[in-house]
Amino acid sequence: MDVVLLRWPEEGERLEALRSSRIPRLLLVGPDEPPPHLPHALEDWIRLPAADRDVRARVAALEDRSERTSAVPEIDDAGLLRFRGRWVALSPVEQSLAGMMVGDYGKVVGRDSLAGAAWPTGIPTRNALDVHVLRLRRRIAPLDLEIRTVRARGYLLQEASEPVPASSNS
Amino acid sequence: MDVVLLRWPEEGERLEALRSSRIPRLLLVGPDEPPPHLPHALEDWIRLPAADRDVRARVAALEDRSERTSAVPEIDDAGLLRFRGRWVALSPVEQSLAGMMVGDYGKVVGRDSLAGAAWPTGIPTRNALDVHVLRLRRRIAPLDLEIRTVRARGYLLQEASEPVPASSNS
DNA sequence: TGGACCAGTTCACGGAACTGAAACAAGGCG
DNA sequence: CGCCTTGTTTCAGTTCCGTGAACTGGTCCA
Repeated sequence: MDVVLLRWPEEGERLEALRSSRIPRLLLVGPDEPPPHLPHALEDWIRLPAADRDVRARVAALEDRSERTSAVPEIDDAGLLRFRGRWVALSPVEQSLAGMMVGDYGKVVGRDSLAGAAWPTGIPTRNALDVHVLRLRRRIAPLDLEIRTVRARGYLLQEASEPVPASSNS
Repeated sequence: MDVVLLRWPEEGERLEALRSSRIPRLLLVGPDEPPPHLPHALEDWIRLPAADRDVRARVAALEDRSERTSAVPEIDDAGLLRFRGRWVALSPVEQSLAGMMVGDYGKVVGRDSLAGAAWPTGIPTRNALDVHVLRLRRRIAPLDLEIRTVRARGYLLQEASEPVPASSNS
């Protein structure tokens, strides 16, 4: 993920826009501006004028941090789906489905694999899987995860393309 | 948690020592030194000479980050539950429950574990645990702690997602 | 082109299981 | 007595999960 450089405070609105994305950013603060208050881990700032190597060092650090926080979701021992510090509880069926999809995160998982994981003795209704996928979709939305349909092949779990309007949890 | 200021690279060994602790630190880098590579979230650096307000801003940011990443509640010798400078007194049963949850802070604790801790000889009624969890919830709310239910699995103690309107204590 | 068909989405419903919350009673202790 | 702690009962509310059904949009073929 590339780091965005922007001038502060001139490009304040641009910063706001970036905050809703997961793009790390480095603020170039003019010589007489007050230092900004940046609570976010993917933000940093540097006072101008600044040496090139200093800017590069901070950019590299941001890239590094961004690398390490772009983790894959995981299901902990209690059955909670965790992603980027937030979590949701899953029902047993959802846990089976999510477990399969997390194992193949970013890849297509066949409907039969999912059905086999959730109902080893056979799927109750044709519709059952779809309904549970729907419920799972809604449950994981607050984590900015989404399930994409690949027609006639299966489902794919990935990071949401457009982040969901916040709801509190953590 | 106070931030430690140290000169880089002169105080390199001191930095190593601090890294094994959870104390945040700010490196003051001499005018001709190369910028350090600091992957850690509780570390930052600034190029000398630096304006006072810039140093203070970075110190404040580190304190902030440290607050949010490393605060864990604890039960002291007197049985008080402490969290971020505030505290509440607990009744004996609540102390058992809270003790178990603090030990697994942020993780799910099974109902049976909790019941075993509070009533080693056997839980009086199915509902007893629920009621005490309810009372414990209300008691710890002023500390901005909350107990989340994980259906059919147990309870999870964490920082409140939406802080409670303040009430004085300390 | 039209229409049958299929895959998938979404909603609503009901029973079962689980949890929250209030209210009450009893006991301990200063 | 007044206050806190604890156990108990009871009722309301929520969640889970299978089910049926309506609806949408794409595919395929005569």
